[in-house]
Amino acid sequence: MIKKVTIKDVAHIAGVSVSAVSRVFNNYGDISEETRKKVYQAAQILDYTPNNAARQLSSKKKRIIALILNEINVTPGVAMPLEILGGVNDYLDKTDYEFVFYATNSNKQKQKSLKQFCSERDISGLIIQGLRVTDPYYEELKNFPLPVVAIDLLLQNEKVGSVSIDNQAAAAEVTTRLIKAGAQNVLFVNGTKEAIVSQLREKGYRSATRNPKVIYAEFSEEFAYKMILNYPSLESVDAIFAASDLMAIGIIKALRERNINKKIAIVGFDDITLASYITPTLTTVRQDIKKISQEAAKDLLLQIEHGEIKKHTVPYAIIVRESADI
Amino acid sequence: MIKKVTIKDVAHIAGVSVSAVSRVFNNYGDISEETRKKVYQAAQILDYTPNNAARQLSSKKKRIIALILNEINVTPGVAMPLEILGGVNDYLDKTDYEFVFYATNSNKQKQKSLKQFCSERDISGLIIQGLRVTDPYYEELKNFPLPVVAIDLLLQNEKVGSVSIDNQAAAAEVTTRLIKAGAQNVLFVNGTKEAIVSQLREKGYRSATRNPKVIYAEFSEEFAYKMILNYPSLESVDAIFAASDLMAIGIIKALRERNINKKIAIVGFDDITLASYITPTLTTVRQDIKKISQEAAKDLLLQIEHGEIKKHTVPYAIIVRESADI
DNA sequence: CTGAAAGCGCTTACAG
DNA sequence: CTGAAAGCGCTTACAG
Repeated sequence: MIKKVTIKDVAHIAGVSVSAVSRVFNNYGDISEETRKKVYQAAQILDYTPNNAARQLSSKKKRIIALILNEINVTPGVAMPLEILGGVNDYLDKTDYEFVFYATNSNKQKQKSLKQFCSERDISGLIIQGLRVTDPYYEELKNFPLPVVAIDLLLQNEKVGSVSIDNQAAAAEVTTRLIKAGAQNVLFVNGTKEAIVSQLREKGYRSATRNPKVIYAEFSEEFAYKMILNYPSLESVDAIFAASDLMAIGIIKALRERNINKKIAIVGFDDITLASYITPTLTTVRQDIKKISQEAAKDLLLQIEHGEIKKHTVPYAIIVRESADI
Repeated sequence: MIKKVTIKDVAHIAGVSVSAVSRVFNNYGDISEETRKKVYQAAQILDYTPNNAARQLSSKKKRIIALILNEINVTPGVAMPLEILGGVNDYLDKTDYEFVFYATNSNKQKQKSLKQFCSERDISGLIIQGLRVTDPYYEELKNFPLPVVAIDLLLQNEKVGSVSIDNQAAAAEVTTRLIKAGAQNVLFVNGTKEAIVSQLREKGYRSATRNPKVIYAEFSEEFAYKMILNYPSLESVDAIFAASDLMAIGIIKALRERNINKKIAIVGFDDITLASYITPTLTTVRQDIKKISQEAAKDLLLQIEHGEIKKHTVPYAIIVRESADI
């Protein structure tokens, strides 16, 4: 058990009042150099650290940002949530906001509303990622009383900020480049209809081709693998564009097994680590997750402090590797 | 701004005292069914959630577990911290402990001691991972006043619990099996001398071979790649055992470029996702991180509640793939 | 520049 | 079974 040192102890040792100590620790201007020194010394001696809970409770201005990650462990091998965590955390470390991490899933969402979470923790704003349109929190965000920045999620609600790449443009560009490179028929293997990113990527794809063909593989390598293994008319497909690298990997596996004797170009999406390690290395759309998450944090602070709400788009890059020369 | 609903409001609406409301929310036994009902109704109507900070401040029994992850974003592509996060979080979700996540690094460690962190957040116990022997927190843990379980880190301090695989035994087994499979000379590519896991793996390796040869590659793919590319006497090496998969991958790349005309068996460590995707697929030692992190959480609660301290070992598995038939 | 005091939203002996 | 009251460790008007 740590023996609790409180502000009173410090005040006592320093020979000043409790309020003086508080002012010193909060860097108020109206404190004499002498008092400041005495307080620091006393704090030093006692190894004092102000208690967070008490601070939160008594202070008007709470400065706590929550990062909410949905379905954190569905796809082992994809480190995106970790990158977001790191990015947001790093950014917030440089500010005087507290950082709180919260992992959720559709089940937990049913038990506790976003608002409940926020009010029990005194949250002043949040960054949220991984929500599907079927999630309770998605519904709740449509009208939410706190500043929010969503990653990879565009809401009709104009009061919710967002940061992501331009998914539609990226998908359109990939499709166009595939076609230019000679692919007459590009098959689009999408994730799920429920994910906004899927919807946008599909939109981009459809805008770029005259004969769209779309199938859905739940963002799962396994699913994509099976679907392509059993895909009836592969002869009429010159290229496959997958809405995630993981699905692209499943597709590559399936094609290898089917032993198709023409070359089918494959493009993925995300540029996960695997993309540059598999054979053939994967052409894909890179998202700079680090950048996205830092921008999200930055935008949130802007929203909290100045009420500025941004729908923010971050550049993407098409990384050309062996699987498709586009 | 969320309008704050407090316990007073609930008490008022329910027509009972504040203490009655508190008792209901804390599931005390001595409450009449009637009061309970009135309180629930009022809470329902007002959409009341108890405030965490106030609870923490006033309650004797704090129940907050911190997960401290060190150097979270050094190795992109390795999702281990994420798995730990998920594992601990999942386990704690089933208990009535709060979960707090904290990312640190050697720089932050210098600014704020572990004890400071714990007392400012009212932490009652912690799980810590990724520490190196050169980290300030490593020093601090040698004599720490709170329950701690370390992952992948054995401290001389018998009051600190730990969970990991038996690194030494695993390394010994791999080495022995390589030798049995015909490798006369096994080169061990270790991580850093500062990591306890490196020390243990090296110990295991040395215990199993008569002519040990060890080099250090900082757990870096790049380093390992370069070291093997320039390794002078590769003719006398039949097998290479790397202390991490990432290094093994670097080694594979280097060997491919050097165009060695004998087959050198490669074994890695960790079984990261990449291991089963690269060519050749990698023989390696699997750690069940999910399991390790859940056991760590479980052990910590045991320690907090019953003072039981465990040095806990979890089974490992040797996964044989193409890179080494052992 | 400084201190006394009220208050933040809870919990928990205590008395009844 | 219930309520009044003290207290948790801070912050912040307020008065001087």
